[in-house]
Amino acid sequence: MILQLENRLRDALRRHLELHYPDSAGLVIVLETPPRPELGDFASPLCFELARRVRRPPRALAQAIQPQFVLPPGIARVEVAGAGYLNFFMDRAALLGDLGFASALFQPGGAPAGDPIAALTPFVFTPLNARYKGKVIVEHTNINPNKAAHIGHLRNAVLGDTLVRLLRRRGECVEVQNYIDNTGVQVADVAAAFAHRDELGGDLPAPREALEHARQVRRRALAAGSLSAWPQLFPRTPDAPARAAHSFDYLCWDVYARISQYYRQQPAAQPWRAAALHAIEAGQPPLAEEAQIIADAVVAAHLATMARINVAYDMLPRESEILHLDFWARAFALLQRAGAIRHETSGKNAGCWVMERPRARAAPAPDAAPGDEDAEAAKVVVRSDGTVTYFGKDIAYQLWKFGLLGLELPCRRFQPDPAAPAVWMSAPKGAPEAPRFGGASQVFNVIDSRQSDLQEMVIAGLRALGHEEAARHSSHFSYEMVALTPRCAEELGYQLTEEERARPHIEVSGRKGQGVKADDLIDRLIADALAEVRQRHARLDPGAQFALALPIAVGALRYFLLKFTRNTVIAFDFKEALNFEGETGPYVQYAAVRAANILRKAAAEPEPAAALTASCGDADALAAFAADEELWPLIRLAARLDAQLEIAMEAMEPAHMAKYAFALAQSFNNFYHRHAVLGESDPRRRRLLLKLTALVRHQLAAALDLLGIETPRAM
RNA sequence: GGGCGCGUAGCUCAGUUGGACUAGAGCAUCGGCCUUCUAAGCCGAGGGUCGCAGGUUCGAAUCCUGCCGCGCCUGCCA
Repeated sequence: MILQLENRLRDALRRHLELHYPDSAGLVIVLETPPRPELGDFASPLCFELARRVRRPPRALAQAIQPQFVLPPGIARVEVAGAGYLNFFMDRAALLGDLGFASALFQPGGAPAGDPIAALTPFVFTPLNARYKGKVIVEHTNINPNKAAHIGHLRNAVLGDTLVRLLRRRGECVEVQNYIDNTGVQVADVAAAFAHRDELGGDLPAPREALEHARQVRRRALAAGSLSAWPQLFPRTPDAPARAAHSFDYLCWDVYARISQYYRQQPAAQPWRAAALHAIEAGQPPLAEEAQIIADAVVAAHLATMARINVAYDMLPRESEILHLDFWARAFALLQRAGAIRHETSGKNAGCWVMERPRARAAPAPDAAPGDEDAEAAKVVVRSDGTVTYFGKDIAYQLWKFGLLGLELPCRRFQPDPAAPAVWMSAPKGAPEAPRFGGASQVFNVIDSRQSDLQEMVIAGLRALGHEEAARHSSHFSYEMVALTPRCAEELGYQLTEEERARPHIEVSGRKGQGVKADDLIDRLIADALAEVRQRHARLDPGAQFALALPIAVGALRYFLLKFTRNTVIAFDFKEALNFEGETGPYVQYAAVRAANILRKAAAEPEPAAALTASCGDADALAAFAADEELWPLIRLAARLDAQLEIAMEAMEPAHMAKYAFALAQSFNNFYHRHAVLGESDPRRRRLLLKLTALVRHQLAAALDLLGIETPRAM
């Protein structure tokens, strides 16, 4: 709503400048929100920039423009302020009219017996235009399928999922992919650990049985369609919401830490890894089969974890298919033919295929050892033993995402949890009904900033192959890692040195089994939320209490991960992550619930029908309402959702949307304490206050939905 | 050594892409507000040389240069 108005205003300003100031060509017209409401609804500092070009004082320019400017529809007046600002005031009554303030609170037929919120007259907003021509692929999560997900993976998944939601809201056609590295070292290590379980020591919990359990899990997952007969894989009950702590991914967490430690202590065992990798690549039984069992079972666990926090995927491309269906072979041929890679015959990388870095780096350090120059200058694509690196596979994958490989990725259903929707997973032989994946015109890779070097190289690879267009439409959606505060690390039992204790954060190590497991954190959040719900809703049955606690826990978690801007390292701390007060998800949810409560109460009044399904206001009532300076900032902020979405997309920063949701909740809470909506004696004003409450509830719920957060029915 | 990022209130962070008096939130601290549409809330107070030094500009937390401190990357791991 506001976005269209802003665009009209920008166009009008641009036309004015073109007409009167030829020197203004190319000037970007910035619109901002003035610091105080009495200064108007939009401010443009364009006269400051214009002043430089035409060499006249900014204020004089503003005063010259002000009387001549032809106001676009929706803008009531323009004023000159400060040293040369142009401040614009909306036609408030017109905005209220466009927002539907004159229409009835409830649709004809009135509030039903069920949820009255569903019977509210909907607000109609202009749909936003997609920016990209074709399909947009977002790749996120991408967890090694060899152990349970941890807090860092949650940041990735929540950021990626929120990006998807923002894109979809703007009308983009989005395909969500979660890449599964099922043939890498990490899976090989766990497979090797199971194979050598006797040497590893006896206190690992029943690996033999666990592997058998995993085998069952996998069989079920792959046999989608006949699932209902099976017990649920990861049972959840109101009082024990936790996924069983002995689930397979948790076991693998310990197994992986164990074998990593064993490798450090017994270097003689290192060949296990190479043997496992080789067996997986060659498809040799039994290790190759066991590795796939492990990987698929852990993927099933990851999907279950992510489903808990409202994260879902369209498809899971597996590395095994990238390799076995000749994706890599095709990419390698293309790279060779284009001369993008070369075979090293000497130096550090002798025997490898390498790719040159896009820009020649500065001369190596004077103290650098001979050969370091090569390391700086080139990246290995194929090792001297002929195996392809992660980097090489990534190039192949990226080419396929853009449809530049000329190969299709066959898929079949994968559905470990009958309650969750099926997801497509790549397979050697696909199902005929599988949709065609890949072939996007825009790609976002959600990967933490530690991999920016690699991502730059992948994009350079596209360029080297002549795919300039694809390179320009490849985005590394980068973010900083999640680390632990030293205090939190010690709380989890890590021994820290004095030096480490003074650090801002401690990086976690999966190999050492460090880190906060995602499900543990979610369980703690649910337990805390449940305690709060019990205090307030003691008479509800446990199932209903859980139904309230779950979205609150998820809201707290997702908001916590989204409120930091992407390039801020999150130093994780339980105290902050488990907080439900202040700038948190539950704060925003609480405001939305309060608004809904007012509306429910209004619907339940003895004689609502006539009043609540009647028109909310004539022109006079609307004008009087619009002139209320105390209400206007809330109305304006609530109407701004689409403009805020655009700001968030412009900066590719989901945190901006989170901040907006919080600001709106804050503004509404303030309103809530100042105005007793249901106690308003003037019936016309009361109806409009109810309408405003409905608008705010709608926008809060919409903003939360963009963040992947549900609005609970009560709090 | 090089690349990327960060340094803003006691703590954790925003700061609309160079602008408006008085640099904003949350947490923590202190003081008020529940017979009222739920206090997971509201109102108020204290607390800042925006790392340091120069520069550009009518105007700088924001841009440039140089320092200082911190993190990540710089693997024939992924």
